[in-house]
Amino acid sequence: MINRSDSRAREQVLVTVDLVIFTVREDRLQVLLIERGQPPFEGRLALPGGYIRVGERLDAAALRELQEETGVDGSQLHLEQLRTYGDPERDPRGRVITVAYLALTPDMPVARAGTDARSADWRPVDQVLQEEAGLAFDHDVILREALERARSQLEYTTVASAFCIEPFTIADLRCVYEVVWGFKLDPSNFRRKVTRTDGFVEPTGEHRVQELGRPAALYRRGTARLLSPPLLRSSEVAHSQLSTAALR
Amino acid sequence: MINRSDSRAREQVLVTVDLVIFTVREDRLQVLLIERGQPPFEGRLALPGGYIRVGERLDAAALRELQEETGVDGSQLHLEQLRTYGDPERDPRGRVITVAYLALTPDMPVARAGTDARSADWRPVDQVLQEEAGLAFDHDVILREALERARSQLEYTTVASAFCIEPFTIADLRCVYEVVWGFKLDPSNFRRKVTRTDGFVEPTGEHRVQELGRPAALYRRGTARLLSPPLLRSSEVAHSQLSTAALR
DNA sequence: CTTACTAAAAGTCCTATTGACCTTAAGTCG
DNA sequence: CGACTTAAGGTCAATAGGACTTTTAGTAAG
Repeated sequence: MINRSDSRAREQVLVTVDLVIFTVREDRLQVLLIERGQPPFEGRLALPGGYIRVGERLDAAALRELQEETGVDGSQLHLEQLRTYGDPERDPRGRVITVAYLALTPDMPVARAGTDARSADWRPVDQVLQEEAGLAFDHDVILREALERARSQLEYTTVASAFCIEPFTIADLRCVYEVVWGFKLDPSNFRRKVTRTDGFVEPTGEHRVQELGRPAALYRRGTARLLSPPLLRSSEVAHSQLSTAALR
Repeated sequence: MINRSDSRAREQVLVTVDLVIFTVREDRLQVLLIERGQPPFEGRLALPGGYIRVGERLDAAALRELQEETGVDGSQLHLEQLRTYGDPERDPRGRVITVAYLALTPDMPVARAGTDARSADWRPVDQVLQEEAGLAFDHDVILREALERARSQLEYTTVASAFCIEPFTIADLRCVYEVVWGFKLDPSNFRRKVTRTDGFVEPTGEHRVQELGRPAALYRRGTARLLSPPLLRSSEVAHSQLSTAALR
């Protein structure tokens, strides 16, 4: 029941949890990456993550890593399991499989309150994916799949509001969609969709005066989790493409 | 770096792959289950699955188990990773996490060509989920999530055709939707949707004469994988509920 | 041969959604 | 005050889809 030489033997493996933590900063979709301080892939960028500990649940490990890396409070964010990656060659040190999680957080004031000494930093997703030297391990693939999942989630669920700090405006929310999807939406039609979908957002009654234009009504997250009918990407044909367009 | 007593230590775990294999038989959604021949959960029903072997990829392990259990050829089916379950108490023998896969196959002539001696058999999903004595391990939860995933996949993708043996009729395909979703659809509107969606099905030109009614045109699977716009459950309001309705 | 019956296939009608576009409201700045 | 900007709200037409009807093409019974 131990490994080596018998190909039919069970394999003892180490399990890690890796996090794709997205936020919308400076009107771009950004992902939290660390620079690896030791081999393998020393000096390369990687997704934050770590080994699961004895007796620890997967979700708990993901939440722990998230807090170590960002110091966020668990309530304000969206966390879901993405997929498990287990190719034998993905880690040169041996058989390590990783359970990837997708986290969506608002643009936190604390960027990297890492208990961890490793330097964690936000980087624009489109830029990371275009870079010649990719991420460590199979993290490029994970990041790509996370991006696709996030884009898809915005179609069918209300998670986009997880990127917003309450209270927020309809324009704030629209900006999330535009940044994640990589193209502009019609402001008027977007408002209609959001406000007429029960439980997507609820008005606070307050308004926010901004530098330019009419003051915008403020909202908080509603109770609905699913969008039906969905808000499809195919619809809302692009007014103008954003930089992220280069990815697809 | 070994386990016990230090809660911050990494845990060496065993990894299994468990399969939720769905098919549509006798106008019901059925799942392939095995009866466990040894502890733990001896005599209880469980999802087919097994340990990953040294150097084996997750997908390869899933495919291998699938073939051991059903003897299907890999080409005719749909296989996707569902989710990973890793609660520390899920297996009384120790730390074992499982990567669950969802497989959709047509009603195979060979029901259980198991190389494996264990008795595998098709059982109606609704019946299994209603039974007092549940499945072994956390397989009830996995089965429930697999069912929800399958239902959702039918909305957004063309995988329903993976349940059909080519060539098939529009009614065959509609039957898949009705059985998986648990309610009747309007035959006319369903045909319109399927035939007007590019790449969902393509006509063979042949017809199948049946006992009753006008002969039906035959189709094979199209090249499209995604349905846009989707075919939502919320729409197509139920004509009459089927037995599966009890689940929701 | 004719009629009844069934299911397939095709068409009609109406409503809801939504993309494109326009108008008005409410603030700032010069 | 007028120019400008964004929010908010409305109109219009195209489309998708639910409910329903009609026609087609087969089988089985009389």
